Amino acid sequence: MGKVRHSRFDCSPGCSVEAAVGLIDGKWKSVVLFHLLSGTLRFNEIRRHVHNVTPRMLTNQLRELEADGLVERKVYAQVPPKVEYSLSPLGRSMEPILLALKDWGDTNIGLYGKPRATDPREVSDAA
Amino acid sequence: MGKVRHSRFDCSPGCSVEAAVGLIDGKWKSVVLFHLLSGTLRFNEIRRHVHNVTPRMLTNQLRELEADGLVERKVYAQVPPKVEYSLSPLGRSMEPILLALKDWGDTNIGLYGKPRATDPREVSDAA
DNA sequence: CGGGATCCTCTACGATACTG
DNA sequence: CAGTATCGTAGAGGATCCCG
Repeated sequence: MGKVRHSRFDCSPGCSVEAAVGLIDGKWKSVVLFHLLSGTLRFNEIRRHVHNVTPRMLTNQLRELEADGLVERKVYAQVPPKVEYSLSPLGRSMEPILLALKDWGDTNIGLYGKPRATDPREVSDAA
Repeated sequence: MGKVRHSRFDCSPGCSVEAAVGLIDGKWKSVVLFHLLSGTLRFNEIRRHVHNVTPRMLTNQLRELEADGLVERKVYAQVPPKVEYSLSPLGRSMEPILLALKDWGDTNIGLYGKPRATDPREVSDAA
């Protein structure tokens, strides 16, 4: 999301919605969070799960998730390095959202393709 | 979200999640959808609800929502113009997601502030 | 293994002005 | 009222190389 850090909290009820979305609107964030629902993962494990994400971006997204308090990062002082990522309680609290998203996606996309097939140029002159 | 149009559907289970997020990741989309949950709204009504959105952006977001099949646009051939926006059945099917988002936001942000100071430029004009 | 540093591109977002 | 047209910007996202 370029500018999509939904960070304005001066709006009406939609505010909460925007704020919540703002935490998962990174290109890979939702997927990362979703995979972390299953348990702790190491950096390269996430990489393999997500597919096509570059190290830089994954680090970036993980750092933001960490800064948002959704993900916890545990570094083992070893060599070779070992870093584990897991959901914080706050991150775990997003499970309903993640599941709702997956549920919707499974129903509306997995079955018959993505919705973005409609024609924008549609004028209803009824009534 | 610069590049956050999550449009790749070639990933594993996270795929559905990403796809669903991709439909609401526009800066104003989630808020617009949320407000449309309450019923049909006219262009400037949405503008007033959302606050701070420019006509251009609102049009843009509405057009994408329409193209994604989430929102329906009804134009009345009158003068002055009258255009009504409402949720399509598909859009309505996102209600659980929207509510989950709002619920999370209300709980985790409304109470004790946002989890992270995302935006440097705070509320300057609304004060 | 798990990143950091650099450089670059692209486009979502925004300000402003105008119109049928 | 409900947009459209232009122009400009930031910064999210990406490619590549390197490091402890």
